[in-house]
Amino acid sequence: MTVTSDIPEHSPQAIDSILANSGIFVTAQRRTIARVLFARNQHLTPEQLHEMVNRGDEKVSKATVYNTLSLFAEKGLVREIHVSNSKTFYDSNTSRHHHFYNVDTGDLIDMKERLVPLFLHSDLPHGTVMETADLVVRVKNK
Amino acid sequence: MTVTSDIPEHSPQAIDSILANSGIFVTAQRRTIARVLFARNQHLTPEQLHEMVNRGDEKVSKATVYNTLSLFAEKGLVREIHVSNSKTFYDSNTSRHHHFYNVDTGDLIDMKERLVPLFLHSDLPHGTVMETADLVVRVKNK
DNA sequence: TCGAGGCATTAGAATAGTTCTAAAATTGAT
DNA sequence: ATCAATTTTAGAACTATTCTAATGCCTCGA
Repeated sequence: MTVTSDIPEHSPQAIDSILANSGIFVTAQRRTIARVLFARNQHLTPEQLHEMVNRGDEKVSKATVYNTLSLFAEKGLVREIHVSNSKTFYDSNTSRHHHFYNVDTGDLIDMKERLVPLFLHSDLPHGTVMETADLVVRVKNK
Repeated sequence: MTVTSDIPEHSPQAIDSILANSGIFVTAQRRTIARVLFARNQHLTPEQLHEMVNRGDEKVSKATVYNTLSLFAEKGLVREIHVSNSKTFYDSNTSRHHHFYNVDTGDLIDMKERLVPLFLHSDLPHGTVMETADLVVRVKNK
């Protein structure tokens, strides 16, 4: 049994490598955001991340949090998940997996790999390539 | 081969039955909205539907379009689809199917039934029941 | 036919998440 | 140090959606 929610924090050097390896220019704010974001596998809204980042000494503006999340998503470091029209989540775990979204609690829960559909690339609309495939199963309390 | 995108318009009586059968109180505005919405299988934003509805003689306010779409969704007559944080689509086809979303064009395209995953209900998070399962595959032009 | 009660509808205000703007700060290269 | 380019920032702007509270419209019973 693997405990994926308790990964040790990355060293400052490791964080810089993660960014540099994705072709991202390292800045103080991006490092701070990455440190919080990649500390564990988690689903965060920009709002939540902004709050977490600014708990410490380094302060980062909301605009930078949005800019940085977009940049990270574009570079494949995080995954954007749209569960409702009023919330965007960013998932620090980019491995192939999907989610349960509890409409009662607002929780986003990882779905076990084996439930993920085998997806047939050959059936994509003509002239297109796949960008992302997201299965969101909305659940409610019994 | 079934041409699902060219279903004949429903008669006024048929529209009323659809609403009544779902326990929806029939009003002039709801009838107008339903007539446009159920004329064919389509994916519409509230904005688009509002525009289409008000092309004719009967005028319906934007608030009523939103209220009515929520009501229809709650009663299972349409399906809400969230592809991005800035667009909610309503799908007049509630049969089991999923979608391709083209991020370049903004188009939402039906996915063939056989690509839909077999979903295991027994693996839902403890204490929850499934509400909806939506697979959205985002594609972009080659 | 009248009036009362209960929804439905409406225009416009309010809200909330996100993006934009333009100025200041920071960066690496010279 | 200076420069040009990029990043960061606070706050304004934007946009889809929801809320508000006033008005309208049914239905039912008298």
